[in-house]
Amino acid sequence: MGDLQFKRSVELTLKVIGGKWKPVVLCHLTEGVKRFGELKRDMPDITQKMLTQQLRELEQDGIIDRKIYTQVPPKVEYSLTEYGQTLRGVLDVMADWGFKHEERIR
Amino acid sequence: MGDLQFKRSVELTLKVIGGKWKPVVLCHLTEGVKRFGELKRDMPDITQKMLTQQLRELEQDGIIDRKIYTQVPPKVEYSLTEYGQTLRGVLDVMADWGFKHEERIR
DNA sequence: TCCTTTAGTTTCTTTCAGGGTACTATGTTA
DNA sequence: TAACATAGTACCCTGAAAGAAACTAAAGGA
Repeated sequence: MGDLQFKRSVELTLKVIGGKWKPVVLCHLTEGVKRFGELKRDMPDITQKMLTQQLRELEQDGIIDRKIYTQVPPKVEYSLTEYGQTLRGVLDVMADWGFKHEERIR
Repeated sequence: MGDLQFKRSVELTLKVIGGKWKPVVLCHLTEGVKRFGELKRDMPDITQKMLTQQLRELEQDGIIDRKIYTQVPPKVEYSLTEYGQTLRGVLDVMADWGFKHEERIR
């Protein structure tokens, strides 16, 4: 892989899973199917707006699935798509490095 | 690894290699030792201020080494530390995923 | 009749990462 | 004696991201 392509690929990955909330959301969704409110409760510091926004972006990138139950009050379930599962490896490697880094700087 | 720890580790990694310029800088430094001006030329769109800033942060994180030659005009060489080399795997996995993702969305 | 619940949307405000430009030091060269 | 080259620093500015808080829909229950 060329150097330029390498750079672009890393940047693209960062666009999909980078930022303040995406990795956290992804992390919680690796546990399984979650409702909106559940995710919100898992992440007390995220605002509803931010959570919705991150979920929409992940959905558009094909990473997560959004299943709406037409009932009142509303019920919406989020889960990783099969494609989203392929991110697991990336997240694992990042977590590994981060964990060792944390030990190093401690 | 606990879920909370996993999340924290991923976030820490992102703090070290995330942002607009860090991955690009890192990518260029995997090619070997580079002078400041060389890096600047490799990245025409980065400002001197930003480049300096990113390099300082990477240095503080122990990822890169800064070698100053006391001569005029100044000469400063940047390179990956041994520790910085351990990021290679992380970047590789990210590049792999990003590459496949790019193919997917094309 | 009004409250509750859930998953949002809307609007306004704040924060901050990043950017532009000018300035600096200093030995060498023309 | 003036310009050049290199690797910065200082200062101010901007736009985009993030956050807070209020608002919404609509069925069911008290």
